[in-house]
Amino acid sequence: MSRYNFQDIEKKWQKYWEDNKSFKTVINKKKKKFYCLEMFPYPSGKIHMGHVRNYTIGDVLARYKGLLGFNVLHPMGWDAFGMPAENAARDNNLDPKVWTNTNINTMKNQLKKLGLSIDWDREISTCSEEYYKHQQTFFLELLEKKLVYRKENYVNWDPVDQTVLANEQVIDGKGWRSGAVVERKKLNQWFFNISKFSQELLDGLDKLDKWPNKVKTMQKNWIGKSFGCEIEFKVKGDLPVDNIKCFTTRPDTLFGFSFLAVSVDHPISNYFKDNKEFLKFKEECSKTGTTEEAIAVGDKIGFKTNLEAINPLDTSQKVPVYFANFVLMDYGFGAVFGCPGHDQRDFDFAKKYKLQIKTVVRPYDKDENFKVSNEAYAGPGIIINSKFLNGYEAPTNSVIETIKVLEEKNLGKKKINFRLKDWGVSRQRYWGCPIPVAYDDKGQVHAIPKSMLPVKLPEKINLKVKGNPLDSQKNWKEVIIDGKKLIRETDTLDTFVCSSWYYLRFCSPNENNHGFKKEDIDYWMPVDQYIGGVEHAILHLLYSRFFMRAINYENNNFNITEPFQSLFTQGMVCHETYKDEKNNWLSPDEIEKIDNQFFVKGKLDKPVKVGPSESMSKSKKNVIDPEFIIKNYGADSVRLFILSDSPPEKDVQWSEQGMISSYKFIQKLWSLHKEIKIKISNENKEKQNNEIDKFTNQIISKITINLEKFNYNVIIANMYESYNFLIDFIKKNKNLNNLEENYKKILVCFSPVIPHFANECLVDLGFKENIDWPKYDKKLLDEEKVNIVIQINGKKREIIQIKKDANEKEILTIIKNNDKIQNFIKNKDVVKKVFVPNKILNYIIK
RNA sequence: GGGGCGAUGGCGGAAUUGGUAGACGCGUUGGUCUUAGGAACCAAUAUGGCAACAUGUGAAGGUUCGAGUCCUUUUCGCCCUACCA
Repeated sequence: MSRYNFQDIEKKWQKYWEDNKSFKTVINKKKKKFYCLEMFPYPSGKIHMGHVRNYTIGDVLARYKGLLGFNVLHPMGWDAFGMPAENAARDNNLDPKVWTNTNINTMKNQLKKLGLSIDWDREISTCSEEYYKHQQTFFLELLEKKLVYRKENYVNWDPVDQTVLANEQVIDGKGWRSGAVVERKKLNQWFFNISKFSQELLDGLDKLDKWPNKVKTMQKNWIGKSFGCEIEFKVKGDLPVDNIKCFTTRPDTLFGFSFLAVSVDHPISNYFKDNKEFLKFKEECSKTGTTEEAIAVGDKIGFKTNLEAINPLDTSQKVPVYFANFVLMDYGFGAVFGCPGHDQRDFDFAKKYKLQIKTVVRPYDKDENFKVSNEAYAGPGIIINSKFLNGYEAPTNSVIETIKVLEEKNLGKKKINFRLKDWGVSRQRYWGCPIPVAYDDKGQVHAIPKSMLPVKLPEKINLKVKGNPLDSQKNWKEVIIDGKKLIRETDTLDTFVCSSWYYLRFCSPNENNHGFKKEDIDYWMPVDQYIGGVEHAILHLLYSRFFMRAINYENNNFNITEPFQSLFTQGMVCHETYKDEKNNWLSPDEIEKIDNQFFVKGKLDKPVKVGPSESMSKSKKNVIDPEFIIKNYGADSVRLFILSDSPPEKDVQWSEQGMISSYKFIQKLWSLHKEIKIKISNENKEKQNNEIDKFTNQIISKITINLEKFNYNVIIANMYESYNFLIDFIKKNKNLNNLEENYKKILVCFSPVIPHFANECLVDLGFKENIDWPKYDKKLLDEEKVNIVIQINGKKREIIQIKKDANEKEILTIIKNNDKIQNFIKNKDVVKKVFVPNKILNYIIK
């Protein structure tokens, strides 16, 4: 029998889809739309297994929705600006544009080989002028709306990448890409006023009921709303400072006040610019770093000033003012009031500097003599030792009451504080979207007129200069606007700006005058299903949510605020890791397994250390190249395998064995197909066997439900079940007249996962009509006969088969003749019988 | 420190949401056929036991006729986040 030739067949179908533009979509108001979007890739060179998994999941959904009759928008594009291109170009004397476009071509071909149902006519690339000119327009619009502004600010400076990073891009004090320890630098930067929408972005989360809670929680924490009040502490001492403002969530512990601490970057530090001791202290603080360990073990250290702060609720109390390493300038006002009794950090600090520790809250189970001793008490309780606050429940009523009193006396006011900071978007790099502004000799900002957009990146430039290559482009920098000579902004936009609106562009990819057309957005948006990695839980997803609000702000472009209605975050693809004796990483094809032992390939004297399975990464060499796999096993086999072993939201372990078995399954399906075809073509069809009707109905129902629930691994099991049933069925039966229609329905169910194979088989059977997703009949799902479990005291003892909806009496008649059950109940008192129709009959005996 | 998720055979994982635990695949074992097989096919496969049967979803308790599923306590593992005032 001829083997299934996946090379030819997959090529044939891919060509067919391309030639016929099978996945081209246009607005059709008679049909319900479905916008299926996977996070677009960065064109790094080749696709990796993570892409294969991501896009297979999306493709299964897109194809399924298409078969259901939806008008499916399933586009693909390229997140094409960014540093890897610039670095690669610099190191190899290339043009970043050429490098990027070469990669795009390679990866596009690879994606096509996966058989994805993409509308390639909508392909976009963020580094193209057609894309970024609209982005520049948005920037200017936001500038007009005052949602973009420029300020001098401390920034996170990545010394390796020579650029500024957003707060979100600093992980453990290191650059998210380079891993270099981030430095602090003061620079003029452009900011998006994302914090203006803090509350809205928080509230919006509640409506996203089809987002994973995990992601919503992460965003919630990132936005970090806290309720409290700001208090102005009067200060006295040798400096011209009258007061210091603090934010606190626990004003109710004010009577436990024993010091005031400010950040080393607090404005009052200006008075210590020449103080050597202070500078030494500041240096010390920066050394402590922000790594996990440093924070956990990190000592609380302080630098005492000669200032004294006065307790607003008890003006007779004066406490020292310190600079302290644990106070951050960019949260609240960069100053905290210390209450050692009820805050662990303050407690540690007070111990170290021998400051007073007052107890002002007692736990419910302790009396008024309760004293904080070994650690701070931060739990709930009753206020004590606090004059008018005594007896209030803390931290609920007590906080409200304190704020009321402070407001009455004009000493403070209620405040809601957010942790979310404005989004710094300036990057000192070449390969990004130019910021469309220029400056006059006084440093005033001038928007580039819209008629002069896009501000194009200069070509053929020297990337080897230190710092931003655009800075050294004299000709490019100079621009004349309204007869005035101005100097262009040389910073480019963070690439996260590009990905904040690409989903809108997909709706109108060829619209020349605007980023998108209202008509298109009204039809296609929001994205019905967004699929991607959880690593974008905060950055990209929060920025996109902000961007929708920003372009709607003040001129309601459309009434959609949330871009992604439903979000699915898929797990990573993992593989075992290998190291040789010298601890060098080895790739899977450099090793060989003999009798359960691993060796360097061809070298039995060189054992290999097998490490844990980790997500595939080039640095650990535990990667499998999708191109190689597709070439050897075919796209359908890879799609099948990548879905089969784990639920899509969890990590999956790559296994050569599993890959091979998926390949074999396709081969087995092919020989099954050949056999079925022979049976079908046999002319002497007589009878009907409704066993297959029932099975088909059941499996359609299972696969449909599992598709809806993203249980894609179970769908693969359902496919195996179908195979097992059919192979068994055709062995037992000869010429049936209902085999063909049932088999075709099953093939349609297979088609989202293995589209080339399923289409080939359907056409092989002469299928010409439009393919629709098969319907199932709920009534047919119920068997005429059901299994009833007979339990004795809740334990399964026997299973009997009986017609559906049989009543208790009918079952008892059968049991009467069942020796096993009779043995159990004879000579026993049957205390009770629990009967659940079509399920169980439980005897409770004594 | 804070938050979240999870724990089911040798392994990956199913389980209609309180009603036959272990679907499906991998692996393993035995067999058939083959020059051979790392191919194909057939059979077995939670554990103990010849068997009837007993035990069994991290551990302990509880609710219930009945618990992988609900409640309480607890252990372990993973992920995120962090001097956030």
